Amino acid sequence: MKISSKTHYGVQILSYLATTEQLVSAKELEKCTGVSSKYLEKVLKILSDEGIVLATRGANGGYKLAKDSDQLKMGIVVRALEEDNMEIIDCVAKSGCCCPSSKLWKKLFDGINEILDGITLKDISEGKVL
Amino acid sequence: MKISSKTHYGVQILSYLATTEQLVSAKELEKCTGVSSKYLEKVLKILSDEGIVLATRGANGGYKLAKDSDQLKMGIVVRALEEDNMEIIDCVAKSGCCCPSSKLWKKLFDGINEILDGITLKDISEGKVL
DNA sequence: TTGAAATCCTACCGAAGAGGTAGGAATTGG
DNA sequence: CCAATTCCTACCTCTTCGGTAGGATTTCAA
Repeated sequence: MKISSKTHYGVQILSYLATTEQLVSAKELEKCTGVSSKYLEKVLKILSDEGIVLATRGANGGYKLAKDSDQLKMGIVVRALEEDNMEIIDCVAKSGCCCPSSKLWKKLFDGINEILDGITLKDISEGKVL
Repeated sequence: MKISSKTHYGVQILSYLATTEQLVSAKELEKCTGVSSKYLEKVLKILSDEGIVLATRGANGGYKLAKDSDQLKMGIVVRALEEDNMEIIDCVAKSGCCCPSSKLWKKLFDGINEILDGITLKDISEGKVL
């Protein structure tokens, strides 16, 4: 029941990108987060594959948000970065198990997504989350 | 962002215990869950330490709920079984970090607990979770 | 056309945790 | 005393997390 540091870094990166229209390189993101650019590249690759950021290769390349920050729900971000780890519990997702507790996990899963989808990146970058 | 199988087993055990007033041994719980009694003992020890179940040692011993099932909030159960893993993200809990995303995790954490505390074991054992 | 800056790709590694097993000590009822 | 039971401690294997390393590829600019 933990968020991975990958996801945490991802959100930090995105809230930085939300402050500018320009391309930002992994090296620059290393400066502002303190995390090695090599590792951030991995995180950014996920975000890029999911269409959350746009990556431009070559000299003067870098990353930028694919959409305006107020169009980006945090559920999209977290589900992307947590990859297949958002199903809460395997039995429900994989084998359609219907043990008494499965409804509990289903409800929890839905609730988590509802919370995350109710918050945009803009809310976070502007500190508007209560 | 997963629930551990320990927690899953714990909930299954509890919903079984909710169906009877009698002491139930780990061996019997093994029969109904298919999980080794040795492992279930570990899970039950946690539940016992947290005051969620009462354990009776010796011959004819076993486990029973410490309270009526409608008095047991699932938040209590999940937080006990996930142990220190419910903080979602360490930096917020340990170092009081206040990066832009910390409010997001705080809100998520609170939301999860609110959902879980809104459901009782009775709801689960009687299939009343929607 | 060459070099520098950047992303992308693949592989690897150490530490920690998950999930579980094993053996036996302590307790209790019959 | 014996059997059933919980409790305690130690161990083991496998996976995942978090991160590093090295280089291939792409692109801009001089």
